[in-house]
Amino acid sequence: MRLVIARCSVDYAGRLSAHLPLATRLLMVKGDGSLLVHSDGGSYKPLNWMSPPCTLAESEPDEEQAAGGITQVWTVTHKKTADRLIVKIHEVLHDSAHELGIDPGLQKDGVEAHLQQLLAEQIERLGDGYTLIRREYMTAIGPVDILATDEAGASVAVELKRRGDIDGVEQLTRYLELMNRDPRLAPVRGVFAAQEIKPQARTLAEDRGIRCVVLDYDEMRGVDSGHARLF
Amino acid sequence: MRLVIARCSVDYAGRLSAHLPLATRLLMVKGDGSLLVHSDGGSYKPLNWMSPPCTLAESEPDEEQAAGGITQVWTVTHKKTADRLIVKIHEVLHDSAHELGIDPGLQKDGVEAHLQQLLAEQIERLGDGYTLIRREYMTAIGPVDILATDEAGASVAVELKRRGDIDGVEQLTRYLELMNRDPRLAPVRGVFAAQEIKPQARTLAEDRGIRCVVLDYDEMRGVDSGHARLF
DNA sequence: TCTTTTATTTCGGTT
DNA sequence: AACCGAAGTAAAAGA
Repeated sequence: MRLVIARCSVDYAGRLSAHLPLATRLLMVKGDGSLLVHSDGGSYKPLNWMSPPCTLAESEPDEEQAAGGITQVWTVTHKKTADRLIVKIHEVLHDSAHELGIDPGLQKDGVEAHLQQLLAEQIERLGDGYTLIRREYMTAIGPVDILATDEAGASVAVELKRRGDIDGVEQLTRYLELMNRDPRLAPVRGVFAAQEIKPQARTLAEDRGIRCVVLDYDEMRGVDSGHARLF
Repeated sequence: MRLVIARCSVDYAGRLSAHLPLATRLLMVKGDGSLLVHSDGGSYKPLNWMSPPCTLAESEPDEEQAAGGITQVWTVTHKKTADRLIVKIHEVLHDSAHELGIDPGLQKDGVEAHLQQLLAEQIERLGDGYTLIRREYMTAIGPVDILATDEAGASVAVELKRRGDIDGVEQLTRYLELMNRDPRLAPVRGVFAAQEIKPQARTLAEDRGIRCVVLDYDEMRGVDSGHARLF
């Protein structure tokens, strides 16, 4: 990511045409070549931008532009549409580049993690007499989301998903196979818990003796009183 | 505007619906205290953000957090909704501040401006014998979008909108009232022209003797051949 | 086929 | 009237 603070004017031609008069702004060039033009206020939305896939070309100003105080011209062209963003730079006040790497940023992880936290707090949703042993119980092939015991004290491994798909059942199956080889744990039964369970996944799970539990996320959130609510 | 590149994780307090795992990101602190968290890819939309009005507080990590590698904690609190964004910073790779000043803002030469231009060129869409007098005809309370004369030579004030709402009818009514006091112009009739006119607006307009005209933007564009098209 | 993302959207709610 | 952000949207893109 490259960050440039510059006095510039910007023109956009595409779905509509728009113009930004000369002012000092932040130009954010992302790794994929996309460009965001931000001011020091307003909303999270840039003043103007070009979405990927696009290419940025830097060029020298022509004589007329140079006479007008323009020191460089950026032309950002969209690869599929004819959209174009033209940045006329008068003065560069800051210019730095940074390696950020790819972002794991998934909102899904948030919901899944929250579901895990909620189910750990409300483990009785799996059945009366259930007790939480541990979240993220580590095995040789990865962490089991939740390990619990049922009313008889037998181990139960819980695989948690937002959307219960076949992949999740396979994953849980692998954990169960491994854990059932450990005499300190065996016998371990499986519970496949999700907000929504696909019919194919349910069929496969039940065929393997894995119980399916559909979780009501909103209801679980409503019950949750572990910490002060903001709303 | 302050720009920080940091390895950080981000959480909403209360609802974990948006958790961002540890990664290197751009933290953009705008002059109004609002915060934008950007990754090096994706859309123009930040991964997460807090809109103004809000305040940013920097604090030291507690012992547990420090043991986990957190060097500082930013808490961004919304002033009205109690929304909270918590940024746990592990490592700061860049930190710079810049004075940008206020931005003059985006000039959209979008649909409304284009509609005005097109209607000026195709003024006969209002009726046979219509003649354009002037675009942006200035009055004491602001410019009338289009001033024309009808087949009988009487003045017609046109208010142009993309979406014809009640506000637009009120605006035109004020113009008409003012212009009809001017003996050089009076009598002036009104035309409310828009791509789409809401029923309430139409009712109000017709009740006041203002004619409503729905414009077909695409059709008008098709006729237009004044300059090269992008699509 | 189905799921996720974007839109320089469109809309309503709020200064 | 302007601004902002969500979206019983919608359409395109991606997997």
